[in-house]
Amino acid sequence: MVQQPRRRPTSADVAARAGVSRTTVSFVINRRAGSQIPAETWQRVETAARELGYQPHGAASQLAGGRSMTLGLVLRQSAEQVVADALLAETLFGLAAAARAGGYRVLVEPLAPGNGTYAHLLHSQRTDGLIVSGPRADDDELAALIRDGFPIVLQGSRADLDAPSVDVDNRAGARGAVAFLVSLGHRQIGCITNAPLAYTAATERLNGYRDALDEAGIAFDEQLVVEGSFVAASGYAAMTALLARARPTAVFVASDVVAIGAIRALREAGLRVPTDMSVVGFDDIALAEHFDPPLTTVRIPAHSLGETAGQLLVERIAGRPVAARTLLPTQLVIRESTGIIAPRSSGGP
Amino acid sequence: MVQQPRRRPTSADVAARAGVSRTTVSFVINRRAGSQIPAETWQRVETAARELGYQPHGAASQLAGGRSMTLGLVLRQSAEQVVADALLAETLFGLAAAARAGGYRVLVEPLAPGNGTYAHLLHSQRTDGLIVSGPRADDDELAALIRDGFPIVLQGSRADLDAPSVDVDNRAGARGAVAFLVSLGHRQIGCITNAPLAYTAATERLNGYRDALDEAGIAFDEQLVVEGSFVAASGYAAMTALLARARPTAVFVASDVVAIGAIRALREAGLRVPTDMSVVGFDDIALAEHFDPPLTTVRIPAHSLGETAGQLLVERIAGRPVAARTLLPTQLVIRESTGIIAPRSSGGP
DNA sequence: GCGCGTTACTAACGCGAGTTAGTTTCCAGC
DNA sequence: GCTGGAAACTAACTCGCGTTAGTAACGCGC
Repeated sequence: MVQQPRRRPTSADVAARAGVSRTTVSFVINRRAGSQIPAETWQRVETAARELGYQPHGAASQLAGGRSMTLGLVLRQSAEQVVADALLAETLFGLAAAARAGGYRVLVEPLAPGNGTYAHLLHSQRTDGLIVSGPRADDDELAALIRDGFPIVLQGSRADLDAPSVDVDNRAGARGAVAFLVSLGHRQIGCITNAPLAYTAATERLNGYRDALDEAGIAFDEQLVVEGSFVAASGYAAMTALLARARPTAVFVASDVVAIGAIRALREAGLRVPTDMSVVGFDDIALAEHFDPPLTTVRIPAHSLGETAGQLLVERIAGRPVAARTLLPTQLVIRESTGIIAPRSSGGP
Repeated sequence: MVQQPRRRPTSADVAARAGVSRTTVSFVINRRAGSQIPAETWQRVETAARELGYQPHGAASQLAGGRSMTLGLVLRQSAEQVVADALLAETLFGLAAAARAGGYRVLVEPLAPGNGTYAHLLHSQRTDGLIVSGPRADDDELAALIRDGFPIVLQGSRADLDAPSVDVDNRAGARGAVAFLVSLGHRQIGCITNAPLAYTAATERLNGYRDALDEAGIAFDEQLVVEGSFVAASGYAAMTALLARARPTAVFVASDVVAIGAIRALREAGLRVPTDMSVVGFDDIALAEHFDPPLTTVRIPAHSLGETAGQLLVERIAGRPVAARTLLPTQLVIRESTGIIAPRSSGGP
């Protein structure tokens, strides 16, 4: 007896085995509401499907039904950012969770700026909608897609585009962190950004820093601000530059990774944290807690960032209205890299 | 003049505009070799396609052609591991790069153990093949899929399965790290694993540790080995436990993240690195370089790990033979957490 | 016995592209 | 002028499923 090359069972096979038509099978498989199928027939179909190990053919149902049940995640981060972005994986998991809850899958398209297009994902119907992470200001492709009405959710911000966006409340988070430093008695507070200011998140965090200074009646001093750029090495350089031109008693570093580089520079300069200098980071990466000293930082809800983006996109695809802008709250986590202001040996008046 | 609701252009539209049949369009679009189409006709078709902004419908071509041009990445890591796995994003990018080079896309399916199935990705033809990251020993679904001949590449190891696998050469990497400690004069060398020994990577790294001891003629001492488990906190606990029962002069910690927790424990115990204790990590995460002290560790080629897995899967899908097992070399990165053995005040004979 | 409404289905079309098995045209050769 | 054959196409079938329009069977009232 020759072993038949086992073909994938199709809905026709299920129909034949259950003694019904394909239509009936389709109704049962898709749990079509309002269809009049007696429980007995329903059972027969389900049994047949199970026995044959039937799985609907994805492409076929998409072709017939019109929906791919796939979300696209477009990552516009550069390779450098990805390596530094310790929370990306967690965000991805949050997105995947939301997608699964809505019956969707996630297609990931890493696409460093200037390195290819992604409109085809939508045009070819391979995805029903996109989440664009880290949209850059010069992304015309994105603007065009949104204009054409494709379902897109931005993770990050671009106020000029008419698409729902999700982001962490960077400004409030930064403000809280700096306000905390103020509450410890610091008045000379430096700031090292997490990225070049072309990145909106960097600008927002810097704005939060300024907000807190304003509230405390401290004048903003440009000399105290230095740009970092994703990686620890940039924090090292930034802190070195900062120390060369000013002597703050505390620094707000808008990224834990950058902060760790900055602390290294402090260490090498013979300054101790927090005795000589308080440092607050941002992100609360997994290692912040175990660093020496354990880092006071602003926790980002990475998982729910991805999850929320996914939920919004699913709603948007379903045609339901969604909030134009969602800001997720951060949380200040106080550890040991911050302390009350130390008395300086080089004394006062 | 009423604006027509712009329908996606189909290959029929392109054919009409170019004055040819759909077949001809298909041949041109897919660059079918051996087809007899004069350059002039070819041009006409390409122009028409461009003018209409034609993009083949993914599902339709899959249905007709039989291939989804999509690779599935199944992540079996638990949420805890993901947060700790600083290199996951980089690996994903490597995979995506390989996929794109072969004309594929990447679908990500995060699936903590015991939390759902993934066979449907293959059965429903949504993906042409899978990369399973972190396969567990009790994964029967995986075994069944491989038995049924689906194209699968393992990232990690399970020798009992007949599927090509890619992994970092954990054993050699660990061996090199420990040999380096030996070369510094250490003979009492502890080991903290990166994960429970059910994980093959953990076992392999432990084996490498033993290899190095064997080669140096140092007896293996069970008391010097403690299990870590992905996160820094486990390293803290492990080191605390280790110090309670032995006094090594160096420790090989099979994960940077775990090592950082371990170093914290050392700090709290009043031991200095590397003066009182040398520490070698594993992975070379981005922060290892900026830690205090900068961590001597074993660098993992995360990007090429993903890339190689992708390449193998593409080859496998194409039906070409691939190596059963690919081991990627690691590299020892010597920084400042290791040093020559210190003279102990509690001296010998 | 007929009309009418349910109930429980099914036949058949269409989604958009790949592909096979032709068909037509044109020319060379005799 | 007819045959043979290559060149340049095309008609039509196929993939597997969703869905609409339609039908058959049955019950029920009159």
